[in-house]
Amino acid sequence: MALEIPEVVIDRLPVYGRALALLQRQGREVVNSQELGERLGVTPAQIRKDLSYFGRFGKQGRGYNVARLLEELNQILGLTREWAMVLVGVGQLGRAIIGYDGFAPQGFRIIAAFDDDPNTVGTLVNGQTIRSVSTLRETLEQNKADIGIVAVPGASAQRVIDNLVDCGVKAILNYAPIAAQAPSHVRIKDIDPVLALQSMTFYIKGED
Amino acid sequence: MALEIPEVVIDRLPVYGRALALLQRQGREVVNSQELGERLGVTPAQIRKDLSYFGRFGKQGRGYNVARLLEELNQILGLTREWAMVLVGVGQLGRAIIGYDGFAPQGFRIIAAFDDDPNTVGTLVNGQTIRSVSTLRETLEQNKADIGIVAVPGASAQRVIDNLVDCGVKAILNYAPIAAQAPSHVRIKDIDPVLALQSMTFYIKGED
DNA sequence: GTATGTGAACCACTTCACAGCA
DNA sequence: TGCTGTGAAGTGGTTCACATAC
Repeated sequence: MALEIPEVVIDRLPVYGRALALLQRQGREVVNSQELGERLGVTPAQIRKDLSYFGRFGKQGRGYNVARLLEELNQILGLTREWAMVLVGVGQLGRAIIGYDGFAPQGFRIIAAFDDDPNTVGTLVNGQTIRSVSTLRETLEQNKADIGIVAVPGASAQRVIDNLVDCGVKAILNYAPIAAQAPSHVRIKDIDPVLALQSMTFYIKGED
Repeated sequence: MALEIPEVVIDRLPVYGRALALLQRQGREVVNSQELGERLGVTPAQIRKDLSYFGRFGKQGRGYNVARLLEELNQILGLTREWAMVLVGVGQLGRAIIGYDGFAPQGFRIIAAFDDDPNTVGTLVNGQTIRSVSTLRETLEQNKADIGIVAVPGASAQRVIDNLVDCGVKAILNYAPIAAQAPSHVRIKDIDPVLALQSMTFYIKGED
């Protein structure tokens, strides 16, 4: 049953999970695809179809048990364990990433941070002692990391990514403004606010 | 010709533009869809098809003039002018956004920044005097902003977004971890690194 | 000869609509 | 009765393949 699930579906599951977690905090026990869809701007059929790839989690005439469905989604996505991440690049962006308090509650932990600026290496940032990039390999040999976060300038990003891949990370979150390449066994997601802005301008440029 | 262009196509144009800008800096004058595709991990046919929505920019047997195509894309996307942005939320993330040096070179300028913490209001961050959120309306009446950037906690994000929409912004870049809603005449893009991580774990959870 | 531009074919995702179950 | 789960239908996007232009 596993390997024909569209990637868009996988991308939506965390969105569902986030909404369910909110409902749970609000004390809701049951939700139907209609209401969940309204909250997320997604059609109810979409939600039901997406979930049907993985099992039957609802009850006809009633809807979904919030806690149960959330638990199932966490299981499906692999969110029941901790994930170890390393950060490369401790400039202003990197510092914000280290300080971001949204990772830890979801089980994503930054276990080490690297930079190549001698003035930064050795300093303490939010409880992390910054290491030299040249020690990346040995550090990761001692403590495996699942995910690499790249927050270096575009010009050095691909090199850093290759390096991380070599050191065995299985996924990369890339903040550098390049279309990064990675071998197919390594997942990669680019986050670039400028690209987001540059596509929105197409739609708003004619207005007022 | 305009209104049947798929949104995915619009989302890819800035990616093409970014690659072309790099080629231009490297002194390249011509590129074909084959090479551009390899650099971006996109099929050549995809690129040609995407561009064909807007005109014929290439020369058979030769390829595309880098400078010309870049100029055309900038025109199409509305990137030949400056865009005024306001930031709401000057916590750690907001500070990183103010300090980010990737916006200005692309014509995106933060003209004002707001927070509701009395200890933050009035302080100077990267040359920006932080204003009270309560002055959002009057500030935007004096200086129109095209785009709002939201970097507040999830719990207040939708309220801030509604506020920005009321004040006439035409697009919103939302960093808060919610599925934000906006009226259809306002473009909105969510940026959430946690969602990106949570979908990648699906693929890497079975490994090693 | 070489690479674009583009209908046509293909494929993937979304939505429909309803049978089936609570 | 109400809402899920799901084949089938529909829609939208991608890739093919070749006529066309340089």
